[in-house]
This record gives sequence, C-alpha cells and structure tokens, in this order.
Amino acid sequence: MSAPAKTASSIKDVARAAGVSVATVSRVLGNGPVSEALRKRVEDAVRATGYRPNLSARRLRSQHSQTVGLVVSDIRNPFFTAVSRAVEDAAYHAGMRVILCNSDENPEREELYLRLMQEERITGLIFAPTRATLDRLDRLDLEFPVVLIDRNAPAGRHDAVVLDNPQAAAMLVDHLHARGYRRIAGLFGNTSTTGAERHEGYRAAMAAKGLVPAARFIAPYADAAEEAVERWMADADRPEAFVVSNSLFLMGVVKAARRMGLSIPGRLAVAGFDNEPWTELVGPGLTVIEQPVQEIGRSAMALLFERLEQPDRPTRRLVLAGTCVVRGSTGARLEAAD
Amino acid sequence: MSAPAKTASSIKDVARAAGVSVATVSRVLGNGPVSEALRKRVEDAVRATGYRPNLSARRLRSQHSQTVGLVVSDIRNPFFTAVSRAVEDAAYHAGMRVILCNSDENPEREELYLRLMQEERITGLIFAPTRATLDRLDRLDLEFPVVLIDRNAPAGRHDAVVLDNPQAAAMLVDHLHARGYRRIAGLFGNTSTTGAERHEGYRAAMAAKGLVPAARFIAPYADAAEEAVERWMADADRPEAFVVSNSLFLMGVVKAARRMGLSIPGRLAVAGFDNEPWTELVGPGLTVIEQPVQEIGRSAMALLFERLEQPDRPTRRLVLAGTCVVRGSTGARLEAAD
DNA sequence: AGCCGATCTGTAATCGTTTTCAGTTGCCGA
DNA sequence: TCGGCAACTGAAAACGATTACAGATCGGCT
Repeated sequence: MSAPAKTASSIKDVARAAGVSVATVSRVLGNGPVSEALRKRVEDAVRATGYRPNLSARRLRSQHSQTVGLVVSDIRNPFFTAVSRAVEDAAYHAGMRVILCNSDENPEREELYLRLMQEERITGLIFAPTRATLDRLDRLDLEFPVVLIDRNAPAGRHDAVVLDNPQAAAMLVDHLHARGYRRIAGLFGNTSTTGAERHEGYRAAMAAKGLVPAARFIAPYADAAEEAVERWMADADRPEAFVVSNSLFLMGVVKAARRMGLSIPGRLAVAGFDNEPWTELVGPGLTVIEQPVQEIGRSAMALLFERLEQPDRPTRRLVLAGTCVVRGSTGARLEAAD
Repeated sequence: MSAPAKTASSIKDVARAAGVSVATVSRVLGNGPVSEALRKRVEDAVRATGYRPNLSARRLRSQHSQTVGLVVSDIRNPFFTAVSRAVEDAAYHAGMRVILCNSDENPEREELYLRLMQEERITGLIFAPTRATLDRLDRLDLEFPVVLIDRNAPAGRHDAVVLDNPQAAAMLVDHLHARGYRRIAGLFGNTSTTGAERHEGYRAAMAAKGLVPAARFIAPYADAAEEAVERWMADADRPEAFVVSNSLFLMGVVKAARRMGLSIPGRLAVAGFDNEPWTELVGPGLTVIEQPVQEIGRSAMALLFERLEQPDRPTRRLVLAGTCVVRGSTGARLEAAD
C-alpha cells in the first residue's frame, strides 16, 4: 500500500526521477519532439511519482484558462438546469471547465460573480442577466466575450440565444382562441425581460383576435401565482383561461384551481411555458410551450466559440422557435360553463 | 467613453501608476501594513487601471485554490439540483468557488473528472460516486478530503452524509401496511448503492410485518419503471401497492397507471422518494419521503470544513432521517378492490 | 577532414502573485 | 548628537508550468 503523498509532485520531481530537464518533461506531456527513449523514461517517471500537472501554473503561463462561466438566476429553475447540462457537455467535449453561479436575480451577487469571472480570466461567459445588469452591461467592459441566454437586449453589443417569446406567447393565445376561449388572462413575471416579451406577444395576439388583454405582473414564485389566481377568480370578470409565463406559475394556477374546486379545463383552462416531465402528469396534462433547451445550451457555446475565433464579426442574435405541446388543460371550451 | 483594455492590467501596472513597488500594492490588497497616504494612492491606481487580481497567479503562489469540487451523476436529478444549491450557497459564504461535474453514472467520465479535480488542486470534494468508483475510492489516494453524499460505503475512509435509507423505505412499507395494503411491491434502481439500501429497508420491513417481499431492480429511467409496472400489473399476482426508490420511477408508475386505466389509489397505491413540488399536484398527490436536501448540502460542506481544520479526526458519517409526506396516493385500501 | 543541417536537449526567462528579508525612514530618549 | 526601535517600503525569491534560444550530437556530403 502506497503512503499518501504529503504534497503533490511537480514537474521538477518528475524531471529528477527521470534524470532529464523539466523542459523535456513538459515536451513529453505536450507532444513536443522527444526521442523515444527519453519519452519512455519520462512516462515511467510520471507514473511513478503520480504526477498531475498544476492547472493554475499552466494557466498562468499559457494565459488560457480553458474555462467558461455560466451565471444564471437559479439552477433549480428547470430551464437553467437543462441548459447547464447542455453547456457542460459542450464544454466537456471541448476540454473546458464550467464555473456555475446562481445570482438569485440579485444584482449585487451578480456583480460579485462577474468580478470573479474576470479574476478567473475565463474564456467566455454564458449569462442570463437580471434586468438591471442587462441595462449596464455595455458599460462594464468585460474582457471576455459574453453570450446572453434567455434574457436579452433588443440590439445588444453581445451575442444572444433566445426563444421567440412573443411568438410563443401568441401561439398559446391563438390555441386557446381556437378552442373557444375568449376571456384569456395573462400572468407574467415582473423581474425578467422574458416576462415582458411574453406579455408583449400575448397582448398583440389578443388584440389581433379583437380580444381585450388582461395581464398582471407578479413576483416569480408559485405562491404569487396561486394568490393572484384566487383573487382573480373571485372577481366578477373572472377569466376562462390563463396564459402564464413559466412553470412555477403553472403550479400556482393548478394549486389555486384545486383549492377552489375549479375543474381544468371545465371551469378554467391553463397554458404556460416549459415542457417539464411532470406537466404531462398533472390533471389532464398541461398545455405548454416547449423550449429547445438542449439547442439553446449548445448554440450558446457554439456562438461563444465562433466569437473567440473571429472577435470582430458582427454580433449575432439567435432566435429559436418554441413548439406548442397541446394537452388536456386546454380542452375545448364547454358552452355550458359559467 | 473608455476604450476597452486590450489586455488585463497586472499588479505591475498598478505599481507603476501609483509609483510604488508591487509588494506595496499586494499589501494594500491584502490588508498588510501600509501608510494611509500610500494606501490611498494605490487604491486610486487600482481604480484607474481597472485592475483585477489574477486568481491563477494567486493560487499558484499561495497554494490555496479556494475551490470545492462537486461531482454528481446528473444535475437534472432534482435531489442533486437542490443539494448543489445548498453547496453553492455555503461556498459563496465561505468565499469559495464550485466546480460542478456531471458523471452520468459513467465511471470513465468520473475518473476524468477526479483527475481534473487533482489538477485543479481543489480544497475538497463533495462526491456522489458510482458503485464502481466507490469500491476503489480508497485506493485512489486523492490529495484532498472527500465527503460522500447520497451514496456511501458502510464504514469508509471518508466522511459522508446520507439519508437513513433503510428506515425511510421501512416507513413507506409500514404506512402502506397501516392503510391496509398487503401485496406491496418494490422497484429499485440497479446502479446505485441507494437503491440497494432502500431495498434492504423494504425487505426488512416486509418481513417484520410477515409479508413476502417482491422487489425488482431496474435501470434508473422513468421508462423502465413504466414498463416494469405494466408487465407486473398484467401478472396474476399483481401488487396492490408500489414502493419505488426515486422520483423518476414515481413518474413511470403514474404513467403506467394512467395508460392501463388503473385509478390511484383505488386499484394501485404508490409511494416513493423525493418531495418535489409536482408530487403534490399529480393525481391525488403522491406520498413520498422528503429528504432534507438543504441540510444534506450544508452538512456536507460543514464536514468538509471540519476535516480541513482537523485532518486527523476520525471519519464521520452523518445519517439524516427523512420525513414521510402522506398524500392521496396511499389512501386507505378499499376492501372491494380486486 | 571539415562543414552543414537536422534533431534533440537543456538553460533560463516568463506568466502575476505573495512573502521573506533587508533596508530606509523618522522619532524618541539619553 | 547619537543609538535604538518601530513602522513602513522595496528587491528578490519563490510557486509550477511553457517556450525561445542556444548548445550538443551525429550523419552525410564534398
């Protein structure tokens, strides 16, 4: 049984063990030109000493960190969970590492992490910023390329990958309209640009159908949605259907409906965003917009790599379409209802 | 408008701008003894140059990486998602960074990441290993402390935080028994030690009640559970209830029940693990064991820090109890059934 | 024999920090 | 006036790698 090395061995130890210079060891490791005999001696020495290169030293010298940052609001948001997997996979295949940070929609924490990213000298950043940070992003003079995801400025100085939010929201409205619903309410998050974009799509689609939009903006929690629905459904002008801008709200709506004894879709139809596995299982199944999460993560990394190769190419903004997954929660409206 | 710095400024640039030596700059940054006058000059220079310390250099010199590794099978598993948040928060408060890796239950990928951890010279690792790696973990001679989570060797050389899996599984069996169920089947994952432990608890509890255990081991996917249930429920000796060892299987059971038109709990009761938000919303609500995920993450970090302070203190194994959240999916058995 | 070029190897500089050690001040008391 | 001490500051040596440059060896050619 080998005694655990007290301290990691360095390239010098390997050089000494092999009876060569550190340059030779480095060359063996980096595929430089080395004679077969020495190469073998060095490789044996590497095994014998249990040598592992020190990445800090390597990065310092080479000025490449081989690291991408990923800053999102909360990894527990399933959208970001999925995107992070795609990003991590892409990084893995490119031989890079990922540093993951949760900003909690908190600009201070976000700022701290941006500073960290600079200190890490990351190769690039994939970023879902808060509104506040998005506004001052151009003034920040970051030293690495940034690819925005999910949130996004209209015509930014940065590459971006986003869902076509207005169109997606409109799809939901159109679908509900086709199923016979007219009084369609909207619940949107009040912190992100995403909520705003989806609201805009909702508003436009309603107008196009000659319906009156009725939107409320709430904090991004299920509870907030539950409360909003309960209050709203007690009103005289209660809606027949809800379009909501994320899966937390979807939960809130279902909970409220259950508590008030309103059947879905009999008394209340629902449609929302994010095709999570459980949306299929709840009640009659929930109609949702499915985001191409894999592709969003992959494309973000792809844009990042393109930018690294051609730093001066014009900014690109990738707008991906969502797909509407129709389920029971938007079943045809019963004329008898109400 | 300031032109973007072509290259990050180093401590030398600051020193030059402030007209002092680099040592002084370093002391200002690190709260060393510096006169007020110079401190001010340096701080101004730092602002003027937009200086950010280079963490690679700092780590190389100080030999502290201030980084913890987190290697789990898949961040999309909600248990790990939640744990990762707790870990990240703890790290954030301790001024440390987190490197997140997904092993996909793949020993090769796991090995690659363990190597990476060594090259990063991480401060410590929080690790949910595959069975294969768990077995040879002692022979790996890692140079940093490891805290195991979720999976775990009986009496290892490493600290660990785990759920009391046998007891938790037994709680589910006892609960179902109390509700009148007798033919209680079990579905367990065939890759992790967790599945094995939960099976053991299930087996023991069944035996204690004088019931015959009937367990099957399946691949860790919802589809596998769905298929297993469909086949099993077509048998002559079909169970009245299922105990399943994770939330993916829970989904599989619900899907199968729905497809076969079996009402829950009328024709089929279900209980499982992981109190995810949606388990409340599916059907009559699903009875589950809730793991103290926050505490698991926090405790893992706490154990890590203790170990760093006292490298030689005896290994500790924290066993946390789950709580049984009772919902409609295990409603009292109808005598009329069958 | 002498020269050239190809091929390998080693020396030493470098990346950006921290930290030791050795000054350099200025102040105080004698 | 001078020694001594405290308080600060700077020069230089690490940390562990990569790499430009130069030196060594050797075969082949004239």
